[in-house]
Amino acid sequence: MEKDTRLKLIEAAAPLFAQKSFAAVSVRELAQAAGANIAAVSYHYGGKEGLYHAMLEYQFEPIAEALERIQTMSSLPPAERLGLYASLVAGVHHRRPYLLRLVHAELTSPTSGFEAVVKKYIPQIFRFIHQALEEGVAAGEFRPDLDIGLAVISLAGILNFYFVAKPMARQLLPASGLSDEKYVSQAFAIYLNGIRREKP
Amino acid sequence: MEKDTRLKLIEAAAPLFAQKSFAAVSVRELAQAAGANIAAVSYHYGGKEGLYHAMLEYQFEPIAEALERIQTMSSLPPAERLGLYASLVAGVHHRRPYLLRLVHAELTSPTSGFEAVVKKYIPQIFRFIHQALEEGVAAGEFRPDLDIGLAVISLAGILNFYFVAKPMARQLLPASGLSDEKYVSQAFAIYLNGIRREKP
DNA sequence: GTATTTTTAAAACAGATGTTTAAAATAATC
DNA sequence: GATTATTTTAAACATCTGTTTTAAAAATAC
Repeated sequence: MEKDTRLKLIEAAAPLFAQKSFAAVSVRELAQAAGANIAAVSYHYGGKEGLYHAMLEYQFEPIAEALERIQTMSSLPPAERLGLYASLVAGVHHRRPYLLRLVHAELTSPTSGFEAVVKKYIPQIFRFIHQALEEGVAAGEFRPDLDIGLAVISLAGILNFYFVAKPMARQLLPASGLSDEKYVSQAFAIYLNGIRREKP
Repeated sequence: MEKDTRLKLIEAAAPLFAQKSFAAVSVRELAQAAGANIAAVSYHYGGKEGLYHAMLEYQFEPIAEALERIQTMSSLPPAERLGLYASLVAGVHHRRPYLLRLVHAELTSPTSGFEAVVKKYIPQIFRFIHQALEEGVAAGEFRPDLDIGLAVISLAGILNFYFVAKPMARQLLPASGLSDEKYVSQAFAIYLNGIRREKP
């Protein structure tokens, strides 16, 4: 067997579901992109929805791994833990170029995949950032008036939005000015500088 | 006439298209939500796509207005002009609760509505922020090493992502901690603080 | 009051949808 | 090598899609 049909289906499904939407992709389209038969979707995954869920789980794989690795580093200073998250965002987007678009689609237009898959992983990330911010404030390193819950969203927003807006950004910026690493590092610097306690 | 069918269709279409997606909403569904006949969609807008475009234009109306008003204030100091954008984001989301979701959907999964409608407005907003940042750097108010193009995306991201992530945020934060104004003001403060030139 | 436009209703249209079926082909096991 | 078990295939399934057509009804304009 060259590469089993199950995997071929999952890998072909990711870009299709990410670039269109769950409803806009047809089973025939999926099968053709995977070089498989139409019936293979139902046979292996019980249907279009089952394939979609399996594909989502596959996309979250590197996140799950990274989170486990990261949890063990809870002894690092808060700012460095936030930096870990920043490089995780950049790194994951490199390994799974469609994940962020898929998650954004689930946030704006939740399907069954939101409850089934997305909801499992997002809170873990949230708690990781929340804890780092909490300790940073307690240690007097970050502004004491910070609303931590909202600040978590701000970090996720300033880092992730770029990857969603990239197609539009490519039309607005000179092509040379678009580097993922450059973006993440400047955005994180702005954020960190923004929450730091001002020197008296 | 109680409220002509054209408007009823547009207003009913916004939440449906925003919460699902263009492909996932059926014409029968649209007509029923508007209390109109199925044929009314084709009669007034030439079809589902025509209704979608008209609804998008309607959603951008307050943005177009605000941008005209704002352009006349180009004499304000850069930081205040950025603040204008921040309050525009909050205000527009209040008047058009579905706009940001619709735009995000068009960014992640562009339909014909992207070229036809969204592409007209986004660059205007981009240029407005870009210009303010440029002047701020030139005036020595913002960090001189700032990549301005990327910094525009950061501002849009830190302000807008919240409104996209709100459904998820509601499950992660104590209900009391979610105020649009509070979020926008803190997020903007973090950003502005983050790009400010450090005192020597 | 007549003429024009808008709205409604029900039906029909061709095409696409996700899923199932039963036979054929391949792989695994003994 | 024969016999299972698994996978693939093409065809058929009922259902839903957006749109159009017919017609009558209602509302508005002149």
